[in-house]
Amino acid sequence: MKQPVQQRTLKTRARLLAAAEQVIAAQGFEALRVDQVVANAGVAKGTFFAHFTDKDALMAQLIGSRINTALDTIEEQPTPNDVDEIVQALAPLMALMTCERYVFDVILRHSGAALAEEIGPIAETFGRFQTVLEGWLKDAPVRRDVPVAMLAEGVGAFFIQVIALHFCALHSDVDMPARLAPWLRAWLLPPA
Amino acid sequence: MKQPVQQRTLKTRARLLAAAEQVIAAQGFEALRVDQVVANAGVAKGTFFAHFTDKDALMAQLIGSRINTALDTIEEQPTPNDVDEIVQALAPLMALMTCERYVFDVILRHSGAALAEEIGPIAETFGRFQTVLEGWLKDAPVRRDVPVAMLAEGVGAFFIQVIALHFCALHSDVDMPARLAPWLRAWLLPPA
DNA sequence: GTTCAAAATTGACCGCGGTCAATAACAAAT
DNA sequence: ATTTGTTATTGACCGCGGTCAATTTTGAAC
Repeated sequence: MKQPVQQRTLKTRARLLAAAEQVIAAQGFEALRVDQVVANAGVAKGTFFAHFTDKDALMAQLIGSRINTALDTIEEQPTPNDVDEIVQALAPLMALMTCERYVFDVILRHSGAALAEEIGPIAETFGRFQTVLEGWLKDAPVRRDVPVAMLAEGVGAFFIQVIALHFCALHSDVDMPARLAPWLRAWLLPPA
Repeated sequence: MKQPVQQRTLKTRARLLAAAEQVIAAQGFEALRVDQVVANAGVAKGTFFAHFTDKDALMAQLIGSRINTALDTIEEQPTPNDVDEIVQALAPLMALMTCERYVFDVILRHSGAALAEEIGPIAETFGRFQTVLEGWLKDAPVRRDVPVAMLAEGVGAFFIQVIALHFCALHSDVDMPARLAPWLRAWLLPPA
C-alpha cells in the first residue's frame, strides 16, 4: 500500500526551510542550531530529522541552492574572452564560497558525492560548474594539448586552492579574483 | 612568578598521547572518543582539555606527526627525475592521506594556518611539503616561465584534488599515484 | 460515518565534545 | 614544618546533534 506524499509533509518541510533561512539571515550559517530552527518552525525536533538526514543535509541543500543561483547569474553573462574576464565572471561564486569559513567547509566536504550513488545537491553544482567552464574553454584561445574537460577540472582545482588560501592566516587586501588570474594564465596559456 | 613546567605535566601529556595512539591503532581515527582516551590514560576529562584545546588539536598533532614521518621517508629517497618518479615518491603521503576520509577532512581543515599567527602542526607540514617540492623542481627539466614556488604550489593543488576525487563515489581500481601523473605532466611540461 | 494501515509527528532520551569552579599537588620562601 | 602563590587535576554539568518507541493524523475503502 504505497501512499502518495501528503500535503502536510510539503508544508512542514517548507516551514523548516523558511525557519532555517530566517535564522541564517539573522545570524549566519555557522550559528544555526537545529533547536532554533524547529522552535521557529513550530515543530518537534524529531520532525526535523524525518525531513533531513542530518543538519549537514539541510546545509547542503541551502548552500547548494545558493550556488545554483550564483551559477544562474554567471550563465546569464556573455561568454568571457580571456583569463581576466573568466576570473571576473567567477566572482559571484567566490564571494559566496568565502562568506563564511563554515560554508566553505561544508562545500568541501560535499564537493564529491557524499555517499556512493547518492549525489548530493552540492556535488551536483560542481558538475554544473564543470559544464559551464567547459563551455567557455571549448572555443577559447587556450592550450589544446589537453582535453577541455581536464582544463576545466584544473581551473576548478585552482579555484578551490585560492579560496582555501583566503582562509589562511593573513589574507592581504588583494581581492580574490585577482589572486586566481595568474594561476589560470599559467594553466591555460603556457608559452607557445 | 613564572614557574617552569612540572614533570607531572609531561607525564600526563605522554599518557594521553599513548592512550590516543592505542585507541587509533585498535579502531582508527574516526572512532576515537575523548572519553575513551581519558579512561585509558587514567585521568579526568577536564585534564584532556587542559592539554589540548580540543579534540581536533589532538588529531592535528597525531596526524601532523605521521605526515612528518612520511616526509622523512620521502626526503631520504633520491631526487626524482621525471613526473613518474615524482608521483612515485609522493605515494607514501597519498597513502596516509587516503587511509580514512576523516583524516583527510582534518588535514584539509588544518591545511591553512588554523588561526592567524597560530600555525598548527599540519599547516607546518604543508610548508615542508612545499619546500621538498621546490627542491625537486629547482633543477628539473620543467617549464621555467613560472616561478618554482608557483610550480610547487600547483603540484600541491593537483595533489589535493586527486585525493579528494578518491573519496568520491566510485574510486576505480587505478591507483592514485597513476591518477596524479597526467595532471603533473600537463602542469609541469607544457608543449615546448 | 467507521475502519484501518501507512505516514507523519512527537518529545524524552542518549552520546559526545567541551566548560569551569573547586580542589589537590607542587615548589620556593620562611 | 608551615605558609604561600602557582600550576595541574577533577568531575559534575551544559549544549547540541541525533534516535526511536509511542502517538496522532491522514485518506482510501467500505
